[in-house]
Amino acid sequence: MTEKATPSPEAIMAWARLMRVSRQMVESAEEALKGGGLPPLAWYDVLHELAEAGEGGLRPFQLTERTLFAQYNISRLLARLEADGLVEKLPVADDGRGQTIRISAKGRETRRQMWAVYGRSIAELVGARLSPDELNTVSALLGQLRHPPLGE
Amino acid sequence: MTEKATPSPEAIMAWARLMRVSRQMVESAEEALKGGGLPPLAWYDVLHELAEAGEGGLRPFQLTERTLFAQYNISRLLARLEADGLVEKLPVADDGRGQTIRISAKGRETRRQMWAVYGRSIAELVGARLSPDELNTVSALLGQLRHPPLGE
DNA sequence: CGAGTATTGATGCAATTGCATCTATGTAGA
DNA sequence: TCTACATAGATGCAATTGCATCAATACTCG
Repeated sequence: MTEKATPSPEAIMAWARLMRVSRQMVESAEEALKGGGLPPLAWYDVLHELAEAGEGGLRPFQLTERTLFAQYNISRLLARLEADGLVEKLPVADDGRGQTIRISAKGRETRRQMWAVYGRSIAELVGARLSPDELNTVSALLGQLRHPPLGE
Repeated sequence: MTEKATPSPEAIMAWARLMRVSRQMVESAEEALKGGGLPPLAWYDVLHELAEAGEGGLRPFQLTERTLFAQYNISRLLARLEADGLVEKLPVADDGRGQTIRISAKGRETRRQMWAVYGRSIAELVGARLSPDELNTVSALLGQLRHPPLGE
């Protein structure tokens, strides 16, 4: 048993920074988008995945896996995206239960507009504050923290 | 103008990791607390600040500053904490508008129980995955990302 | 003092989230 | 085939959040 019930001061500090900084950054980015009259970050995440998926689209459950959103959140988010004409829901040939979600032209355009603002936020909040080397270090270390649930 | 509208690949990667990892960790910790029949993380944050403040307590607006919660969220969170008997609201002598929030004995006890679970999560999610040196590096680098809004 | 403004905290209402559950279709095995 | 179970996605309802605004008290300056 290497498990420790009480975290080290170093762990607590790193955790605290992670919590605080991530919340601040999300807030800043969200604020920037809102300021530009654009949809919230969550929409970007989904549009991004769908844009990468291309014409084939993605099934909702695939979006659930890739984005960390709960199933019911994806379900409702897609409903909103569809209502806004940013995505299309297509029936799926070999599975009567499912559907395939494909991003529309308007969806791509919205994503592009969002990226103009979101990307700038990333550049300012992160890119301008750490050197490329430091950024790589952060990425590598944070990478070691992935995949918490279910065994190593 | 050193401002860049488009973030570097390194910045994008670091951002993506930060977003993903922080969400996962919050989710894990939240799940652990729920599993233990304990209140959500937000309660801990407030109880923690109040416990550190001691008998003097804190004004709600001070909690707003320290926790990154919006003013109306603090207002409602405190109402719930009070309803659960975890904090007390005291009138403030020299400012008729305000109140002082003080943690109760029950509040301290709840905080302690939460820490048993929360601390274990931190130890497992962060402490067990990076060395003390690495943790310090993460803290230092994340520290450079603080305080995004309003001027350097 | 008195008017105008700022600050503290609360709240009505709409939107979103979480939870539990439901419907419908698919799959496996007797 | 028929039954039991698994998976995909939607949804009713309660709790929480965000937004805008409000009431009450404090402060500032003429």
